[in-house]
Amino acid sequence: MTLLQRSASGSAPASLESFPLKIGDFSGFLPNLPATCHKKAGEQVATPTDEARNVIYVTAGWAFSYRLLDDGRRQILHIHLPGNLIGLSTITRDVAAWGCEAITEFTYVPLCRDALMAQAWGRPDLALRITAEAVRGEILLRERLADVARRSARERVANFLLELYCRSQSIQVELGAGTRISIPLTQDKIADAVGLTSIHVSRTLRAFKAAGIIRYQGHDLQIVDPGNLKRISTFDDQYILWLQRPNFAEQHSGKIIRS
Amino acid sequence: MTLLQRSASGSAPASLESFPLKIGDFSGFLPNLPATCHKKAGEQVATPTDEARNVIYVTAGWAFSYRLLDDGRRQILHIHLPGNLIGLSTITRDVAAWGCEAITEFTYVPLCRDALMAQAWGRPDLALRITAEAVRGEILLRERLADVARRSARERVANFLLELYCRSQSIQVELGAGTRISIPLTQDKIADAVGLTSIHVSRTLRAFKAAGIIRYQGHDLQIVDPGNLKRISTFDDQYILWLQRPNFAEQHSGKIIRS
DNA sequence: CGTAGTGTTGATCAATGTCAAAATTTGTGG
DNA sequence: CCACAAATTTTGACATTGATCAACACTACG
Repeated sequence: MTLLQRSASGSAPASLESFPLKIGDFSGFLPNLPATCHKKAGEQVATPTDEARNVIYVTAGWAFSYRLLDDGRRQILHIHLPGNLIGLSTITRDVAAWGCEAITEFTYVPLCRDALMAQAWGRPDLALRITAEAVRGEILLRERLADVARRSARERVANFLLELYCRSQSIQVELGAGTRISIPLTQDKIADAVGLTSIHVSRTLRAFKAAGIIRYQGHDLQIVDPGNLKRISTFDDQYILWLQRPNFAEQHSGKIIRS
Repeated sequence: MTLLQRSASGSAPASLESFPLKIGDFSGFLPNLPATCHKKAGEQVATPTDEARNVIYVTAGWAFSYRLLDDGRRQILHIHLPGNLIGLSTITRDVAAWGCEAITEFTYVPLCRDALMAQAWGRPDLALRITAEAVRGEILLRERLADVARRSARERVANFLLELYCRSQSIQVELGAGTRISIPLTQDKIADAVGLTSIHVSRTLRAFKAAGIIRYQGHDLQIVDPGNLKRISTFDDQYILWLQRPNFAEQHSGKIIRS
């Protein structure tokens, strides 16, 4: 796999072929995975009080990272799916007191930050891959911010469901076929992600169900009327596409890196 | 300046001294600044419809980047100050339709994305610096998200003022002394940044003024009672510190990069 | 001066939060 | 497989925050 080639002298590769800027999968960089760790659903992967933090590479299961406010309020910042990198912010000094909790049975590889940085130092491909992942985090946050700050509860919930739906589709993990996925989140957590009360989330989902837009039993989400849900959410098609296939190689056709 | 040395063979530098992971200042990487561009207050630096985008290095003045929603609503994503890098998200395929507008007289260096990437390819120091800047963007967004999603109007506005105050302090730009800075933002823009109505921002600021917490005439903000403002905002001291001096070198004392 | 942009004020309204209790689901040990 | 406990979801009544609308005041700048 060309990704693993060490660029000999620090010069840019001849073409993009040798550096597809695909985000969301670092397994190519971790040929011999270090010891995998494991948490049960609900356990903390990292707590807001942790001093030293590792960067975490998700190999299986879901987790979320959150920011705790003084008064106990919680804001969920990211939902992490397999292939994601958690805690890149520790590369610099990280200020926010944030934590990470397993949503499902959760498997991951903790990567020592210093070692990761040392590796990246000698491997521009890895360095840029990390940057791409950091940027991806920012794009997701940007959308969430616009969502929470400027959209109604209906729109937010619709958006959130679609986002998760699309993201989980793009990842090599068993999630059921068709328009049906398992969303192992309590409404409480959905609320903390979109900035609402769990009570209001309940009402909103209920309304969607009543309108025949979704079916949502247990943690099984079925999007019955995707068109309608998209209309409600005012979801950007481009964005959907990107969420489903975050591989930039095709789009830029060789323009990302060129000497 | 050691930062400019090309790491000879892709190996990590011996100590942090040769790689202070200081964010927010790229001038060291741009010894011979390419042509500087210039916009007047209110002009667009980038529009949501732009196809090809440059990464923008801010040399003087303020700007903000925003996300426009379908229905005309606007969410301000970042306030950019001198030393910041705008548009890193274009490193990957950028999906969101966002734009950037000059707040004041605004001077910047447009950096061709491909060229920047090509440079970073051969220079791990630059690559990591870019990553640090991307991460910094994420941290700011994270705080804003928690703010908008979970805090009251009072808290948000207080937070916003303090954040800008701290950020502008850390930057080499003339902003007046003491607890007085110039915030060249209309209340309209403050509103779009913190997810409120300009009317409500007006009321909130008015209340702060009435309580003797701030003075705010024209665009001149004077924090009369910082303690009180901090109490209202529930601002994290760590975060304040970080905003004022985002230089990570000291904190990590040589631990960031080590082979 | 006059005009456009910005800020202020008050009245009213709608969306969402809060509280409390009941209904339902999930998980667990026997 | 059951019974029970705990967690989650749902419902209704009510409170509150911040939005909306509309008018007016102020400011800045040509």
